[in-house]
Formats: sequence, C-alpha cells, structure tokens
Amino acid sequence: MSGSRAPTLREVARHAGVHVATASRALNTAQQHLVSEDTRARVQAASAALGYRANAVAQSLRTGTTGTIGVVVADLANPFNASILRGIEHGIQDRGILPLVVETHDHPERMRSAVARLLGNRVDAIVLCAAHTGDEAYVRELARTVPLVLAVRGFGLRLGAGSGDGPAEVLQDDVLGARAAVDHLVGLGHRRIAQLPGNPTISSFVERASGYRAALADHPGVHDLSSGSHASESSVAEGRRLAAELLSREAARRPTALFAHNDLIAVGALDALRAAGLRCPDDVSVIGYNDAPLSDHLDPPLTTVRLPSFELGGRTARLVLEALDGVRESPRSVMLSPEFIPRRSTSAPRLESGS
Amino acid sequence: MSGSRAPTLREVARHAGVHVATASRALNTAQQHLVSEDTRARVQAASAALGYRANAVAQSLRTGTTGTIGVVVADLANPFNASILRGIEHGIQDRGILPLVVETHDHPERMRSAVARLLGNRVDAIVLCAAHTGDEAYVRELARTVPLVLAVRGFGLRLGAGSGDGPAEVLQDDVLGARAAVDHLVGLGHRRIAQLPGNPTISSFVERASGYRAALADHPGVHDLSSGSHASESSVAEGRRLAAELLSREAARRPTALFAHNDLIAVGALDALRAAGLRCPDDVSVIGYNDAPLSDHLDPPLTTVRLPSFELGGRTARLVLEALDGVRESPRSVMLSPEFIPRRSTSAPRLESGS
DNA sequence: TTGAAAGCGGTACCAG
DNA sequence: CTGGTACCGCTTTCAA
Repeated sequence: MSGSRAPTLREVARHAGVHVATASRALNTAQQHLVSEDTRARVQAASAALGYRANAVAQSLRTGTTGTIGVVVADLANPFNASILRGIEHGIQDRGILPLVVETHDHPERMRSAVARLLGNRVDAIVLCAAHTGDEAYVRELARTVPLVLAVRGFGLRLGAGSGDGPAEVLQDDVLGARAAVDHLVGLGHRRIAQLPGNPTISSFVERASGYRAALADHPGVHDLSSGSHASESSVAEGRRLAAELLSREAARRPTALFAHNDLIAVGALDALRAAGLRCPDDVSVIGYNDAPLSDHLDPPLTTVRLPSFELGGRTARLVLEALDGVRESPRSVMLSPEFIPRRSTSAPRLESGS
Repeated sequence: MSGSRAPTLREVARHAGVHVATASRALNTAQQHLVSEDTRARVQAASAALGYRANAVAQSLRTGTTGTIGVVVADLANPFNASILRGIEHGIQDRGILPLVVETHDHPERMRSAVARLLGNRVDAIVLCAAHTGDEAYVRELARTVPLVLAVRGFGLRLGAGSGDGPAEVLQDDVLGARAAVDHLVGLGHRRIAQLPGNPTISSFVERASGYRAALADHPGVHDLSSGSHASESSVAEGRRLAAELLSREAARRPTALFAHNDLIAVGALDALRAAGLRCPDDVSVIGYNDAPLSDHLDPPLTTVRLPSFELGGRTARLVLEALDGVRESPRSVMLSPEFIPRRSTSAPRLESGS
C-alpha cells in the first residue's frame, strides 16, 4: 500500500523545465502574476501530471504559520460541543484553516497536556472550550503565548476583556438563562423550588447557580429548597441521585419544581420522580438546560433553555480570524443570550393547603 | 499578546553551552544514552528554563512522519460518530498520535477536498467514516496512496479485505441488525410491516434494507408494505414524511409495525403516528437504529439496535496503528455485531379481523 | 561523547 | 520574468 512517495516541488519544476523558485511562484496564487502565462501553464500541467500536492509541513516551517487552530473541548459526546465545533468550522473553512480538536474529559491536567501538544504543533491560535474555574492563572498566562479565545466557559470576572491583554471570550449569559427559568416557575405559581446544580468548577454552572439565587432574591415569598450537593458530572445518573435526595424529604419540605443545570440532569430527575411515584409536571415541574437533541420528544417534553451553540461557534471563529489578522479594534468579549423554551414538563403547582 | 517567539533548540543548546545536535540527543528519550549524564542534565535544565517545546513541524519535515492521522466523518452532530471518534482517540492517544477531524456533511466533493487537505498535511494515515457507495473507485485508489482504514461504512463487496491491497475496514453487521428487528416484529405477531429506509448512497442503509428483505423472505406469511421512497437524510422531518405517507393509506394496506433505519427517522415516525391519531405501540410498533442518547427516555422508549460505536473506534485505532507499524499478518477486515434493544415502542399488534 | 554539516520541501529575497 | 541561494528548526549520519 501507500505507493511511491509524494512528488515534490523540485520534481514538478524539473518536469516543467524550470527552477524550483519559478515553480513555486507559478503554483502560488498570490504571486502567479510574477510568472509568464506560458511557464505558469507548463508548471501547472506538470503539477497535475505528477499529482503534486504541496507539503503543508514544509510550507509551515518556512512561513512560520500552519493554517491550523487548536480547539480544546471537554467532551465531544456532548452535542452542544459538537454544535459549537461546527460553528467554528463553518466560520474558518473558507479561510482554509484546519481545526485540531482535542478532548479533555474535564480533567485539568489533560487540558494542559492537550494545549501543550497543540502548541508543539504550532497552531496559529487556540480556542478553549474546556476551562475550569481553577485554570484562570494558567489561561491568563497562555494568552500571552498564543492568540487565545475562550469559548462557552470563562471566569467570573472578565479577564481584561475589551482591553488588549487576556484572552478574547465568547460566552453565553447563564445568569439570564437561570433567571428566565426561575421567573417562569414563579410565574406559574411555584413557591418551593430547588436547583440541581452542575459541577461548580465550571463557570457555566457557577453562573447558573448565582442567577438562580439572584432571581429568588427578587421573589421574597419563594423558598429555595435546594440541597447543598451538586452533580459531579452532567449525567442522567447524577440527576437521579440529586433529585432522589430532594424527593425523599417529607412532603412539606419537598420542592414543587426543579431547575436542573443541564438536560441530562433533568432527565435523571424525571427518572427519580417516576421512581418515587410522582408525576411530572402534575406533582413536580422540571426545567433543563441546553435543549439537547430529542429533549422535545421526552416524556414529558422538557422545558429548557436553549443556547445559541452554532452561533457561539461562529462568533468564536470570527474572533479567531481577527486575532490572526491582528485586528485590535474589535470587541474582545461577546455575550450571547439564551432562549427560554417552555414545554410540557412545567405547569402550575398542584393546589394544596399550607404556604 | 502572543509574546516573543517560541525558543528554538538552537537557543537551548547555546544556553546549555553545547551543540544543537547534542541538545537534540539530550532531549530525545530514544537516544539520551548517547549523551553524558552531565550534559543531559544541563540541556534539560536549559530547556525547562526557556520553556522550550520542540517544533513538531520541523520534526515532521525532517523525519517524514507527522504523528497525525486524518479522520473523515460525515457529521459530528451525530453522537454515533462522536462516540467512534472517542474510541479512535482512546486507542491512539498513548502513542501520542493526534487525530485531525474533518466533516463532510455527506457531500462526496467535500469528502474529496477534505482528504486532499489531510494529504497535504501529510497525515500518517486516514480513517474514512464518511464513504458513499459511489466512492468505491476513489477509495480503492486512495488506499494506494496512504494507509487507509474504512470505518462504519464500506462497500457491498469486501474490497480486497484479508489480502494486502485495498483499505482495511471495520464495519458492523447491518444485515444482522435488520434481521433482528424483523424477527422481533414477526415474533410479536406482526404480519404487515414496512421499513423507513435511510439514504441508499450509504452502505449501512443498503445493508439494513437488504437484511430487512432477506428476513422477510424467511417469513412467507408476512407482507412488506414499504413504499418505494427513502429518507434523503437521517432526520426527524424525513421520518415524519416517510411515515405519514404510509399512514395515509386505507387501514388494510397500512403496516402495523415500522422498521426505521435510524433513531431520528423513528422519532419522526412517532410524530406522524401522533399526528394521525394513532398510538405507539398499541396501533403501530416502531423500531429505530443506533440507540441514540435519550432514546430510552422517549415517549414511548424506543426499541432499537445498538451499535458498538466506541469499540468500533477502538478496533479502527488498532488497525491504524498496525498499518503504521507495517504489521501485515493481522486481519484487515473486522465486522462487529449489533445488539438488539427491545423497549416499549414495540408490542404485539392489535387483534383484528382479516389476515 | 560531542561537533560539523547535510538536508527534509518549500518560500522569498536578491540579482540579472 | 527567471534563476540562485539562504534558511525555517530539527534529526542524523559521519568524523573526531
């Protein structure tokens, strides 16, 4: 297999009876005008005849730019990340940039080694979608080494956003999303609600939690019955565990509505309800987050918060391109708004005696 | 941002007071033994002090190997593909190989240009998960250019599998999966069934269709009420369209069970049933394919066929590594078996008069 | 054990 | 418009 070695530019040049330099010019659109019509044709013919394909490795070494960007993502199995990736790809493809995608599975050490590899491969820029709250110092330092765009996950304080230093960032307003969820529940009449929080080492969940609390503070009559615990990972199993904990309480201290930080956690909550002989939304309402595929076909269809993931990828791509082009005047911090999607997993609470 | 240029080996060498060649040897584990204990320490200290990171581009150019493989996938939004990718990544990561992932969105031209780019980047091997039936000649030729592993999708005839030429392949037995689905339905008592086929330019769907027909041929009393049409893409909308077509028939010519080639198509069928005022499984049973995330939480939970996607990725990775190592004696064709997952979207057909 | 030098496959500057 | 040449950063033979 893998037949004889790929032809080199040198071979193409010899074939066309010209010097390598001339062949290079003839094939490079940016300077074809420096070459006579005639030789250009001969070189291109030779190139086609030999099936020549420029060695990107050699080009990179010479030009100091690889035409690749690194994309560091927590988990490709998460369709939300896949969608961001597609947005990024869409945004950079017509510039001929190739994304190198690496997964971290949410291990900070893997994140660092992934970045190290990308750096070794001399990517022109890095998009980091897998930051943890503890990575702040590292990320800040990294941004001094390579053009960096922080996507999806950031750090509470804006890292020099707007100013020239620190990474650019494209985030979504998780505080707003959480507020929308709480307002919806309160509007339906719920007075005892609880959140099922995601892992607090991830900024999205920190923000959702604080949005939740802030919204509750605006509604004095509403009680927060959240337990102290959070999901270690965003999974159905963890959702089941968290919800079961809450549902095992005596009825009076049991929430009538649950705000899950993630759709899978919400699905786990639905399982727990069923296991406890409770019905959704009749006994307990449930809200998810992300609008995962098929969440509209669950039993019941899940009320959730949709993130503009594809667009987020697109905006990220734009910031990357601007960074590569050395554009300085553009905004270096973008905040996208989520969209609240009411479906059938939420309804007014059952009428009852007591507060 | 992007501070002063990354340090080179030359700089490390100067810093340590040795020649570049010596520095190279001191940092390369494979030949550290050629260097004195003392200088090795000095070089490594200098390397650490400068924050040196070997330029993989230069290494690649010199050694002729990039430590990267290309992975061509139809669509990352499909969790099935994401899972295969993880299997591949898992299988190659300890060898320090980086996968370059490119999406084709099932456009054959994009597939070719994606492959061309990967070839330009001098990947050491290519995994093709996005082949169409019409790509056979192209793929056969490609396999002569670069070590190639065909995953998930193949071509009806084994392309020189087992022999030395043609691509290696890791497929799953779609015929078997379709048979399992049909046998399940017939076992439940269904006598009028139909399939909702996926796009026939993709081998998986061709195989599922032929498995379906073969299984029906084994059950003479069972009628195939499939329409001639197929889904142009595997989506809920297409499933809805196909199913609606079938359900618009008069009751006697209407199937009591549907075998969809894909879970999303099956979900569309569930929608169509609901829209027609029919219930699943009471009026019509539905089977999907792939065991998509949350398909177990649908209304009703979807009977489906699970593919060993992660393992498929792992086997693919193994074949890639063997190809890179020049192993010749290993099997070059792997066929994995699917697992039938009965859930609540299938049941015995409603008792009725007539055949 | 270390240094010298060639060269991987291109690009780009300088002459002519 | 074309040829000559240096060089990107590293690895690897060959000598010393």
